[in-house]
Amino acid sequence: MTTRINKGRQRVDMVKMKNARNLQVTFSTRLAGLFKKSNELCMLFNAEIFIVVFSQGDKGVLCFDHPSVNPLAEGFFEWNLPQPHINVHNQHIVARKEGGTRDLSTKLMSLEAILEKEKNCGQILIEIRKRANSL
Amino acid sequence: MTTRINKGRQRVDMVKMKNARNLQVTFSTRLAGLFKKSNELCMLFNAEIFIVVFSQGDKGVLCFDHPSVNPLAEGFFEWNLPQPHINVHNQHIVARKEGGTRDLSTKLMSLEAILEKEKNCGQILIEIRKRANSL
DNA sequence: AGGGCTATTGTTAGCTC
DNA sequence: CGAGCTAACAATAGCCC
Repeated sequence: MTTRINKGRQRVDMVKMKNARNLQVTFSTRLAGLFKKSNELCMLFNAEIFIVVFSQGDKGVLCFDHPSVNPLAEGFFEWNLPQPHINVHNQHIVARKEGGTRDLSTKLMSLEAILEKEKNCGQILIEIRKRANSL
Repeated sequence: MTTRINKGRQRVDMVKMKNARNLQVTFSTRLAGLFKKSNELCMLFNAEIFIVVFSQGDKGVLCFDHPSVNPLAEGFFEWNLPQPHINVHNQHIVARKEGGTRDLSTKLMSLEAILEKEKNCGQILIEIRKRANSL
């Protein structure tokens, strides 16, 4: 085929900021890549990884955690919530904790219930990424 | 030079376990790569990432955290580890033993199906992964 | 264990629909 | 915006010293 439609990744002068949409897409992609790598580490080396990502702009707490460290994660959030000196993060955490009961659909609620039951399985990795709407 | 000494990365049949040394080296390398990518995410997108890694066998907790999340991390470890031993800079904190069940429930299959359907929900993205080996 | 090397694999930025 | 595609590009497994 002679004419190629999609030219693929082009050379890029690294400093220049892309447009907002590309930035968001890239962020999501790279974060997915991070989680993928974490997952690989868990699987290949039997590690346990707990990741919290605070994205910018009030919305979007992204959490990756191995089932066996879920108690750690829960304790982490519980510990952090009442602390006054981390207000900037509290809203993220609150948003995350209340997300299942306020903003998300009923389908998601049932889904979370299922996930909650399966959390102690020990054999699965669950990765939940809540999208930031406009970031 | 005709004969090449270092053949570079060879094709590898993915299942085969390398020797212990290679495994350890690879783990360190990949973990460093994970932290590198996390750092890149922090820099490029102004995110805040907090990672806890429990490596296998009681030794080695490796922690990566963005500076702005440092209070969270410190508090987390104080909360999580009553033992006073955060001696090294972030690294090597005694890991806690987490037994956990290991059998894979058959409900996982239906769960996966549900998750698969929910993937296109648009509000949330969920990924589930099973462990490769029997842990 | 610690570097260096290299090829193969994996990631991802930008594009197009 | 999501999804797919593609090429630049980065990660890394295996080997050697």
